[in-house]
Amino acid sequence: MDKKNNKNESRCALQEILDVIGGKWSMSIIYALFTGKKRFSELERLIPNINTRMLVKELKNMEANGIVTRQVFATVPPTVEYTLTTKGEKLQPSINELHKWGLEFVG
Amino acid sequence: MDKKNNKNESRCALQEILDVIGGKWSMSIIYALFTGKKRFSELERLIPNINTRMLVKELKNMEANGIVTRQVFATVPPTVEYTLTTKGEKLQPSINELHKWGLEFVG
DNA sequence: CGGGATCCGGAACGATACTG
DNA sequence: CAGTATCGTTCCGGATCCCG
Repeated sequence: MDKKNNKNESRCALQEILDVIGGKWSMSIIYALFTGKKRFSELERLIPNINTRMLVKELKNMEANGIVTRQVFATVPPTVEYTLTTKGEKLQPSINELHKWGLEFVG
Repeated sequence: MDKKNNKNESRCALQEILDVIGGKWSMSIIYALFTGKKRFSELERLIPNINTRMLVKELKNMEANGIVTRQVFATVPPTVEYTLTTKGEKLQPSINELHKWGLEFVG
């Protein structure tokens, strides 16, 4: 049932790294969460051109990978907040390096 | 004709970063090339489970993105060597960081 | 507000067979 | 040796509508 964990045990960590940052919107979401917890609609606003389904999908994937925490508040209307876990926060050096590389070579 | 450069000008560097490292085999190839120039067949041996078509495709993509240099020697049988460009080499810090993250959190 | 359900086109990926 | 060509499949991502 857990589609994330039984991918292929012969694969090294590279494949899970890709599963975390390889999605089209993954890095944008992580990047947005570096500045602190965000509501679903905030993320939707912060990330141009993403659509609802994709945001949901990525967030679920990240939750399954232990990158984000989902916190639901039983308010009306409902409130949901997403926060990076420690594991997620520790992606910051990697993403900063990639970002620096991008600035230098892509513009 | 150059399908790589006219992707979408409104996109930021993230998308090209993904184009470079987001492929299933991209990081494996770059990683292999960190230790120096490699022939096509060497890469094929060094990277388990990759198939010819994928290796060709990724290498072409990387060449188009200025990550690797392709050098052909008119020998019989033919010899082709792939080397990281400066742009490609400068991915090392990023990939090392990702690798460290993987070791800590994935195993 | 925060999603779920469904449909769809195209890209990514894989396995072979063939070639200069 | 270093690819090309072809085919088949799976999966990703986008659009849209709906629901509590």
